[in-house]
Amino acid sequence: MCGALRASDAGKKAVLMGWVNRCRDLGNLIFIDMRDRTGVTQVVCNKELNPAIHKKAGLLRNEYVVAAVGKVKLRDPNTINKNIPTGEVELVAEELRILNESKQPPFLPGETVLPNEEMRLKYRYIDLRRDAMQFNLELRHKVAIAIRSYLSLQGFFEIETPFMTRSTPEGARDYLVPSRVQPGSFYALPQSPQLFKQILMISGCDKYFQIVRCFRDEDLRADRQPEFTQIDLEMSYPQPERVWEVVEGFLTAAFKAAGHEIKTTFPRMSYDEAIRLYGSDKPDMRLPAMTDVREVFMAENLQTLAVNPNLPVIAIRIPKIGELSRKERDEIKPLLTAKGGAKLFEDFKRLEKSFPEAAAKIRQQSRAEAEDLIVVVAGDGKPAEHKSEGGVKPEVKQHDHAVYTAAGLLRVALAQKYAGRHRQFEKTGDPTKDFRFLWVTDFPMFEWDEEGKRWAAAHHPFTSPHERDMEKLESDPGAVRALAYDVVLNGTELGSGSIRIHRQDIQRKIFRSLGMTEEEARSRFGFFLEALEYGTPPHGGIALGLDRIVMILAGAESLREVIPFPKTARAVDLMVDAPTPVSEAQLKELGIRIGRARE
RNA sequence: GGGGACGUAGUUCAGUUGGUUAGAACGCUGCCCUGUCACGGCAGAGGCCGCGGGUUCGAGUCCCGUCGUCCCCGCCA
Repeated sequence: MCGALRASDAGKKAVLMGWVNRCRDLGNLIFIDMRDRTGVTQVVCNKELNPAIHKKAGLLRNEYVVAAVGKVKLRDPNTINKNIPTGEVELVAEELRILNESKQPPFLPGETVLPNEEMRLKYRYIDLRRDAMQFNLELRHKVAIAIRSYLSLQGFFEIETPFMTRSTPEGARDYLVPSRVQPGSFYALPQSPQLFKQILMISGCDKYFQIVRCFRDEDLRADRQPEFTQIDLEMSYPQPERVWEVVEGFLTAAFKAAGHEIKTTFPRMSYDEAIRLYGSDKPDMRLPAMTDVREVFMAENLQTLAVNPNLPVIAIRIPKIGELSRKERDEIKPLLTAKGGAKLFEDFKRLEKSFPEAAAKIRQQSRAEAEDLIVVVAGDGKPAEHKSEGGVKPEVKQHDHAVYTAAGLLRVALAQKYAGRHRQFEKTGDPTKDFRFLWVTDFPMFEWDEEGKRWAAAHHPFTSPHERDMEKLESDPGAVRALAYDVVLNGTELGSGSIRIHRQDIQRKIFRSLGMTEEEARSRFGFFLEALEYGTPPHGGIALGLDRIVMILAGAESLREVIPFPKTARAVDLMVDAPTPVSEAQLKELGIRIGRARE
């Protein structure tokens, strides 16, 4: 292979096949850099030694596919290239064959500047020749293998579940597949194998896992693709801790495969704590927590500042940013996503002038050092609107929540904006600092859906509530905690799981809490409710995003860097040009008529 | 659904206040060159300035629309 030859191979005969990465034609001497996925080797063609070969080498162009046969030669000490692993040797060509020519490619894999993404996606086969992409593909392979073998050794079976399944209107939008045999009926591609894996538990499969594609028809982001890969697993009779242990085990194996020794067990934090301390259910632990500094102000002070005294006052601290200029302080303001009347005091200096004592206490309580940036977020002084929902909705808590999460978003936005200064996001080489894992536990069972004016499942409707909260299901749904947990890494949600409901009566109760009538529940999930009646063992599991894990390991900013054939933000594949309209005949066969195009 | 950035040679970009023939680097073509490795030197080709409309004596530049890519909010049980 092109990356394999070393000084120890000197004198041997070798055959190289690969692409022409670059040619250097010095006249009577031509150097060819040959490339394959393993690396680059220099091939020499000397006119004096072999005029025929030299002549052929002159015909080579970038990205031609060639075979070169010759002797491996140690380079003269002064011509060694320290930049490449094969730099001590070169291949003296005795035979050269052009296996295939290439049109001039729109861009060259060996080039240092990248073309824009549209170009890279359209000519993905050329983009994937780049060593960075080859590295990511290999990384992904290694990580997947490590996880498979770890879980297999732990007694998990990888079991496949259908891609063509049943549409369930809960959750994300489904991708639909029309049925030809049953015109007017549709399969749905799975958003996750959730019900199948639970039924596998009912089937006695005990420990199941699958590295499996999932599909969600929702708007995309840098870290969201319409089809993505989950490491999905489920087991019978576990406590949450048992699931966490398995996840920590395979993540350790995966990170080891990528060259990082991480430490378990991961720290744990309840959802409430995460919101209060980080304003997020996926805290980035590389940055310090926020502090509620409400008490440092006198009631009059809060009034002067037009701040609601009943809401938290949050100090955000970002370390080592240094002094901000006037202009920079102005730039901060738009970063605050106004939520529930959250209000921002970006100018901590001014606060120090008007309320020196309070400011000093804030510094002390948030353990700020001289170079740290402090920003204070508070609730607006205007009396909170009370949109009463029959006394069920916990109004006050909702408003607290809004201030916390607004502060949390600002915290992350500030940290990103000034990442170049505080350098907390840069890799140190120490895995305990570079990879801050966290379990977030005890999620709320329900979320209030403002649009639909109803309670919705925060995780999914098969999640088991805490035993102690069972009686609040009807009286106070907002206070019910679920046996649900997320694994978070550096502020990214890697995976989400729960202990499931295994009793049919409780499952019915949950559907009822979600405002589903008996008939609705039966028509959507009847098969599952029935299965629950035939001796269902307690069970639970989790699913992690493989793409996101590999993305973080690759240090990439987008999932597209670790997916060979990804889609654009509008869910288009630019290489194959999908989706496309289909022929009238195809539609007719499926019994589908396309309505007027959307306005 | 909403907000923002970008779109000029094969590629990455520059293009002043609206003013003559739209530039650079890499790549490409040809010639020269025996130790280069992002080789070097000389010469050359290459443009629907995303698309459509408008303002103007005159538009790459200003305005409106549209298409595409990217980022964010909503959304993603």
